[in-house]
Amino acid sequence: MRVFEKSLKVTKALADGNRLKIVAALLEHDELCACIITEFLGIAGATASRHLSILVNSGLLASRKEGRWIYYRLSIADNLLRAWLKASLDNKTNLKGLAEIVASPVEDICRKQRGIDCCPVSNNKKKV
Amino acid sequence: MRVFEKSLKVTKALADGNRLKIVAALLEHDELCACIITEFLGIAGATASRHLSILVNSGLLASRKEGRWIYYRLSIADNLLRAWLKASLDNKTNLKGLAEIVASPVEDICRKQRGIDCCPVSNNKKKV
DNA sequence: TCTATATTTAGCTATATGACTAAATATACA
DNA sequence: TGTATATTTAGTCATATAGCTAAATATAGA
Repeated sequence: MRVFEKSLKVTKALADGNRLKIVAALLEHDELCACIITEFLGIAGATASRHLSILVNSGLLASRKEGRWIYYRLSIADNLLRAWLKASLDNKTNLKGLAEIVASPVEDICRKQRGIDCCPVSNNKKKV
Repeated sequence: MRVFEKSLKVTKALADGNRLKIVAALLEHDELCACIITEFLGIAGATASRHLSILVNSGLLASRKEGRWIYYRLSIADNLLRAWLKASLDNKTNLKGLAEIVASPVEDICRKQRGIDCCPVSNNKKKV
């Protein structure tokens, strides 16, 4: 794909508040599983999943499967883009509530409607 | 406005092929008037005007009025963003046809349907 | 002042996109 | 193998957006 189309794909991927919040969260936390991100955004899991696939498809995110869980992390190759995002999004205000979600007992995190945990504790380690 | 919302406004402004082409054109040419940009994009003047207003509103472009003409130029304060855009868009392929439009006799440039010029020759100087 | 014209605004239509729910898929574990 | 569950896909709906034409606005020049 030409550079122009690739850049357009990136700007389109970044042109949504929820997707920008996902990037902001992953600038702070090395890896986050889909359910944590869903909880953080406060939207339906299916919607979060689509946002994540758009980000992966644009090359901004990569995913890793571990059992039932899928972990997402940044995979921004372009240093200038990464630097701009870091400068633009690296603000605690954008992550309101995330620390609590990551730190709270896993039983409370995901699938609140069922009250059952979804993510292993290993995911709770913060970058800081 | 918070940094996050400002960044979102920027990514939304950049999330369109025609607007990205406008930015690419202005990375190469210091100033371009609305009619040149309209001709370059090959779309209706009203549509180009709306794209330009979105870019101005996001802070990426600034405009200058001179008689009947309005000149647009980049006004990207953020050096990281400017650097990324320059690296991503500064490619001759993105500007196919622009050089001809800028260089061609002004009578042929704008308002092709009327065959009358619109932009002063002073605008034809390239940055290079 | 009157006409010409570069640009913007208004109003419309078609498509794109983000949200949801429900169904499908894939994996863990009894 | 059978059940539970994390995630994705499919399908639907409402809103956002990009395109157009036509009308409005503002300026240049006769």
